[in-house]
Amino acid sequence: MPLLKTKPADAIDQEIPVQKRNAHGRHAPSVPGLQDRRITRSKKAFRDALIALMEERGLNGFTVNDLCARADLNRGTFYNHYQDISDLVATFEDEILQDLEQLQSQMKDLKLSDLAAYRLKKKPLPFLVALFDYLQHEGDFLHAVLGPGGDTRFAPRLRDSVCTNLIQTILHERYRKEPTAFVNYYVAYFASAYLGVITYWIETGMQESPEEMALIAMRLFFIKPGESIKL
Amino acid sequence: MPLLKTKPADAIDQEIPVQKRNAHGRHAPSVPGLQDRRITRSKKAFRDALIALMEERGLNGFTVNDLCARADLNRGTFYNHYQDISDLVATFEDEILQDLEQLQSQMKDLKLSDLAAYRLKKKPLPFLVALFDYLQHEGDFLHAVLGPGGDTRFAPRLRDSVCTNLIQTILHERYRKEPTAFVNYYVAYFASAYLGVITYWIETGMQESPEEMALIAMRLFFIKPGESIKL
DNA sequence: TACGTTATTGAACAATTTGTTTATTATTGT
DNA sequence: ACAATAATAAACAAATTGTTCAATAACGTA
Repeated sequence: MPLLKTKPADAIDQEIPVQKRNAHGRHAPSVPGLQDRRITRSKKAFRDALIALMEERGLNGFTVNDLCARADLNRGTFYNHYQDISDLVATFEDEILQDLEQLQSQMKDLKLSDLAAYRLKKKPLPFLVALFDYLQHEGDFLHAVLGPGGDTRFAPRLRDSVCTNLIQTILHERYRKEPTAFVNYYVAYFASAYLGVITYWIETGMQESPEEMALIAMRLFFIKPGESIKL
Repeated sequence: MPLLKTKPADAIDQEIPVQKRNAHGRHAPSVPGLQDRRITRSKKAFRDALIALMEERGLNGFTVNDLCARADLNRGTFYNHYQDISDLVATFEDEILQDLEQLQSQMKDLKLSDLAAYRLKKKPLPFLVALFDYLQHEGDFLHAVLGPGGDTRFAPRLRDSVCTNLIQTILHERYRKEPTAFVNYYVAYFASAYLGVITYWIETGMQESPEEMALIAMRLFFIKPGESIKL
């Protein structure tokens, strides 16, 4: 709900906040990518405060005031970097999805036969280990944003980014050729299944190692509920 | 964010708003369960306004003011029935979960063999038809609350209520006896899978009939992604 | 170390929102 | 027609929002 909306968006300032029109060409950071320490500190403080408050009260159980009090920063500082709380959350969400997209480019040539081979050797697929490793690295934020009081919009995005792509690359040939309504449910079914595994792992505090999770994910791939499971 | 919190909760008034301490014992509804028409009308108006605004701007993209303006009702009327918007949403969520719990009591004695038998006859399982029938009946609210801008808390509750119970009743015997960590992921996997099917159906506007959805759900039950699928 | 740059600060501000209260009006069930 | 009560309009203090400003502090560089 904007009320005194004079400065509309100015999203460019967030991308290149340093070295914009410096008068003499001197006294400014030589490397544009390097951020001022204060900015880094502030953003980290807001991130930590966001996660803590999301866990405690849920995404809409606190105000910008609360966030700044928790981060021990002035409210003006918050509005220097973010439009509102949604913008703050979106920043981290987008960051994660970008990283995952980059991670997925490493497994474009994955085949079902490869998966079966690794499964027989009882070795975890390297891509899956890397995936769970990254998720673990972002565990604190993911736990907050995927849990209750998190952001509804994120889970579907994560599902589409990771799981749907993963399913569709391994999808059987006769499926890609026959796009019936059932195929869509087939994809939704398994994509949601793997998102559920990821979510359950994060919810329960990531007890298993990324290697163990990779093995669990692979094992589930060769199971159907309508038959007994071999231990 | 309560600010002038003199009346703490008083949730009892919501349950029995009629016939509380009537002076003469007359001039009050004889059947306590029957609600005043005005109350019914108001609640329906708030419900419709809620769904519309959730679809348009998301659960936190509007205020109580907006809601009352959309419902064409006074703000005091809203606070007569609900604490806040979260309370309004929770009312409908709880109602649905209660109905589903009741529906599930009708299938306590479902066996895997029954499912296989119906599958062979290519007939939809009556319980599944009833389930999708009910979901379709509540389609407008479910579409809003499960979609983006909905309530994060609801999907896990729906999953636990419907899917997890469903999976655990059909779960193979050797599983209930051996509660390893993998079994939890097994349950999370298939429960999330079926929630995904339900969500996808609702998201895409419930094109298929409840009978068709029951057949799709049964077909998916006998499929594993690691093998080709028989058409 | 000293310099110019810039992020942060504290304070103020109007516009909204929130939750509640009051007296008045309009509907309701009998 | 009558009594109960839901809905209404208006008002209210407390709180939130988004912005602006001058003053201060921390920063990167030379």
